[in-house]
Amino acid sequence: MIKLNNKTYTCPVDVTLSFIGGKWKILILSHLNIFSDRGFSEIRDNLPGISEKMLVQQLKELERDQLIEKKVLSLKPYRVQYNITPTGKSLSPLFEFLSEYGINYLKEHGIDYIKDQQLYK
Amino acid sequence: MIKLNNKTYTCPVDVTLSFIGGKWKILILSHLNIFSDRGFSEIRDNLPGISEKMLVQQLKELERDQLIEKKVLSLKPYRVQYNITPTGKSLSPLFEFLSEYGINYLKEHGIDYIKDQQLYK
DNA sequence: TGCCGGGCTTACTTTTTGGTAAGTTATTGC
DNA sequence: GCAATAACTTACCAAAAAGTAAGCCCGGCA
Repeated sequence: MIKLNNKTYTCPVDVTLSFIGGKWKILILSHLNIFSDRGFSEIRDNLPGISEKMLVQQLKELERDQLIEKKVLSLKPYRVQYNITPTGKSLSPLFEFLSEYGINYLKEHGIDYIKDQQLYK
Repeated sequence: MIKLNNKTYTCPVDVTLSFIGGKWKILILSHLNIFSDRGFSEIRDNLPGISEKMLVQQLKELERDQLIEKKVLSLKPYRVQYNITPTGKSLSPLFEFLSEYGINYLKEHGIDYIKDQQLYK
């Protein structure tokens, strides 16, 4: 058992998963890995099925863990921009592996996945 | 949204994660990736913190998804052997990436992770 | 003036996941 | 004969993750 910031992890894999676990984080990162300077709704509209609550939550955690960064463009009409950080980008082999494995699996099960605006490699 | 076996997935990544998501599957696969012909208790004793209920559950799902296979050695005293399948082995780049990323992160935070019987690369 | 879009917040509920602990069958070992 | 071990099963419970739905502030636009 590994202890870090008063949390316990069974192993290093567990540590990594604490950043990118959950249903949406990898999807958000994949998106920001391809597109830069994204607004909240742009991200939302590219993740079919996500709720705004979830998106906000995940974005906050990703920002806290420094995988993405948020720039506030203006306050009066509140406008923001999200971008992936170098740390976030360092995970891209992972996204690619997961995606290709999934595409391959789908192919073997008769589903030909066509990219949704190149969202997922 | 992708539909397969009356489940829905937001994307191929989601599909892949459905096999290896959860707290223990990657750890079990990592273990079986290194050790072969493992009995139930051997696996259990190498996963600090796992409950038997969880282990049984995860092993069943991994078997169902054909990432591992179970051989029944004898029935009267019930004895089994678990092994990783080629499909399971094909995920090993993933395990290695996740583990190395975690080890690296820990190092940057002053924790020098020492391998537990080479369990995790 | 009233509605729409952007970027959220809040409260509440449901679903999923994980944990505890006891019980089961059967064999081996002292 | 008794305890220990292997490989589970079962029931019950708590916590975490995710979903639903409504509301809020602000500015632009017709």
